[in-house]
Amino acid sequence: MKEQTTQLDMVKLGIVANTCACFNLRKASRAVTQLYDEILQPSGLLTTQFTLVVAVSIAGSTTITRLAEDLVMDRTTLTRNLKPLERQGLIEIVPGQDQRTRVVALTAKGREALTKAIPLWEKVQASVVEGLGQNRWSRLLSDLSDTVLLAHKG
Amino acid sequence: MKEQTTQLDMVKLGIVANTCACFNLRKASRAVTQLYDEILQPSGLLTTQFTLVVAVSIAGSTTITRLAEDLVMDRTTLTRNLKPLERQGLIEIVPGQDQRTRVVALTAKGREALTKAIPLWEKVQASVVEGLGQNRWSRLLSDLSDTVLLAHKG
DNA sequence: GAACAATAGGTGTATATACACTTGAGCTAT
DNA sequence: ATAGCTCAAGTGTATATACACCTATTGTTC
Repeated sequence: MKEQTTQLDMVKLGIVANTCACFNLRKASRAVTQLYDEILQPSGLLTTQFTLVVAVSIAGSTTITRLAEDLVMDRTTLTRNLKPLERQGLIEIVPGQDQRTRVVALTAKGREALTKAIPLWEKVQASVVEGLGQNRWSRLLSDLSDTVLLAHKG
Repeated sequence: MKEQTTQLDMVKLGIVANTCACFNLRKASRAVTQLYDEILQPSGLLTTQFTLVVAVSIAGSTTITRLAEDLVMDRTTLTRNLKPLERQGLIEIVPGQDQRTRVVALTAKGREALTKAIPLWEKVQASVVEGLGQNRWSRLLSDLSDTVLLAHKG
């Protein structure tokens, strides 16, 4: 009986490692990001940058704060993440009518990069969907979406 | 017909944003990490650090490279992530028998921090499991696990 | 046993992420 | 009109992540 507490801890630790939502999501993110980055490499865009350009493209002209909310990303993180894209000339950031805001928009060069990257994205995305199977993949997407809602509200 | 390509692109962009495995996994990771960090805060550990301490604890004494493989994490990332834990005295890193290796192990202080953090983890983890429902949560875990295998091999 | 390959690890650099704090512009109530 | 509040954004700092490159130790081959 004297080893009871230690044993209990070890059981719990195994449960943590095997079931922790944060750990397992981050692990999957790492693995998938590496795969996507590898395939997107010829486009010159990292996957995070690719998805940012896509988000800017869809939003049209939008402010930092609104874009950050769309992306479930801290506003200051977005500010930092936009910097490399601005430096490469893929997006431009100009003051908005409300002088407090700054408006982000895609440039012609950004549109070009996107055109080059999309077929690569389709390839790697298809490989993941095929690997899991369409049904399971759709289910995973929907589960992830609900997880975001759950975590983001409380 | 002259707007055809532009329209096609916009459709595709919506598909990318709504279905990209990398984007949606990272988004969920951000949301969940923020939630877990918030609840774990009284422990003094970030969730990433908590899971690292758990991994070291389970592995017993292990090398950097082996631990990195377990975590599906770049070896150099792990080296960097261990630094704050070593500085706080939660782990210790000593040379192994093979002089090329360095062996990572939990300290008494690390065990203490873990003991304080585990009940907090159980609370936030339970809220996620309850929110999604046990069945859906188990399914999501298994889908994530297969996604890691899929992405990590090719 | 010496030359070479393989292995374990660290550093330099760059990006991703977020919290605390600050600045400056717009809004509101009196 | 102005004092005070709110809102948008940036900076300082710290951690998380990974690639390219380097160093040192171990193993292998002749």
